[in-house]
Amino acid sequence: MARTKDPDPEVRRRILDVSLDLFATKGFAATGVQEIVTKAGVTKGALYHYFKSKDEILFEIYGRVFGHELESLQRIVAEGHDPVRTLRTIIVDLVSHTAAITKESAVFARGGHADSPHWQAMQEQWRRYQEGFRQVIRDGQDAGVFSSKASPEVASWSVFGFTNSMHTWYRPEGRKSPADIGEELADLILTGLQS
Amino acid sequence: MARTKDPDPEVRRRILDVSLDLFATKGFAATGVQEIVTKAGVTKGALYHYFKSKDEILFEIYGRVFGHELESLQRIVAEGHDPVRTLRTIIVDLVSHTAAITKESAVFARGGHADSPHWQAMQEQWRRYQEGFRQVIRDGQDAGVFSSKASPEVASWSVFGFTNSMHTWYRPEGRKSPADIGEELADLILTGLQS
DNA sequence: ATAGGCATACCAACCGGTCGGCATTGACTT
DNA sequence: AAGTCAATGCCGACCGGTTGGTATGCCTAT
Repeated sequence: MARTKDPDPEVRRRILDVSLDLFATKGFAATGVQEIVTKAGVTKGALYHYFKSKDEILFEIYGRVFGHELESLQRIVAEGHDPVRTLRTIIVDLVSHTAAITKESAVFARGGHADSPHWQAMQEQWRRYQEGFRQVIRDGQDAGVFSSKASPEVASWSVFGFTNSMHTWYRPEGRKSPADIGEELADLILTGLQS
Repeated sequence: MARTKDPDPEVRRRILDVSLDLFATKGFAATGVQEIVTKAGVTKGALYHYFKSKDEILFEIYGRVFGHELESLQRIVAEGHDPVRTLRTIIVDLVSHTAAITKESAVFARGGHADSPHWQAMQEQWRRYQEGFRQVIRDGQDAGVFSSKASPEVASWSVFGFTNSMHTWYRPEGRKSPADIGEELADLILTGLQS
């Protein structure tokens, strides 16, 4: 192993940062490779040295979105609190996490690559998160603490829809912290679920 | 004025239908003009006879999204019922309308063309809809029928986030009708707003 | 010497869009 | 009724520019 230059200095990082910005604002397909390298101050040779394709950059961005969120949900559930407290914690956690990765969330929201295996794996993980979330609601209904009138599906989609749209309106410099916003949403939904 | 052939037979319609499908599934930028005309069974000449650009097709699709929804909201408000009934009617109406234009909604959700005047006009209309919606909540809070704890912003984004995500999960062949889903969402949100 | 980081030059394919032309048509003339 | 003409719907070859991706080799640190 002969080390020649910094193997992973910050070039790779800059390419990822710039790509994230462009994908989030213009969309993946509308962003050219030339545009990425120009803005990142590198050349195409560098980009294709670190990534084997433009798609691979996208997939690495995808990876950050639901990377740790599923295990975070499972950890909260494993703590074994009552459904109200469990669901509240999950919602605050989800809102906070989404606020921290607004750009990635925007890229994910635009979708695309419906046939690629990476995208499908992503969707599968997302689907499992939804399922875990809805199970908490069902547990609460079975325990009699949530009304059976509201369906877990509608309740969950109002939460996921909320977080999926955050990238269009949430600004870090705003008055409310992500945790505040999460608490407010939890108040609204939990009050709605307990009739 | 010499009339020669059907001025607007169905060719134009087919181009729009196919474009809507492709834009909704692959995205605007990722869809080629060639792809549209091939799938529509027409030629590029025909397409550029009816539309002056690929963008114009997109803008015509945009036009359907919030075309009548703003005046629908204003009409409901003008009926002057109590805030609870007003908000419920608005939510059911919004959910039903969104269910009827799932594809258009998907195209709109992907966004793009952030600088084009058409897109900005669209956003402006959408912004005014949001404002009208939130005003109903504020009126309810002033009247004391809604709790002042929940912010109109969070409440509205859970509804708009819900509708904006409908295109990812709503299927017309499903068990619940759009009106049913709308009522369920209205139950959840209205219960949450009244503490 | 050697091996890897990266620049440069380059490619075929495809992009959105154009343009000259042709076939079809109804209105008008005869 | 037949012929002429202009307008139109539409075709498809073609355009310059851009696309994602590659081949080659310089340069530098070991």
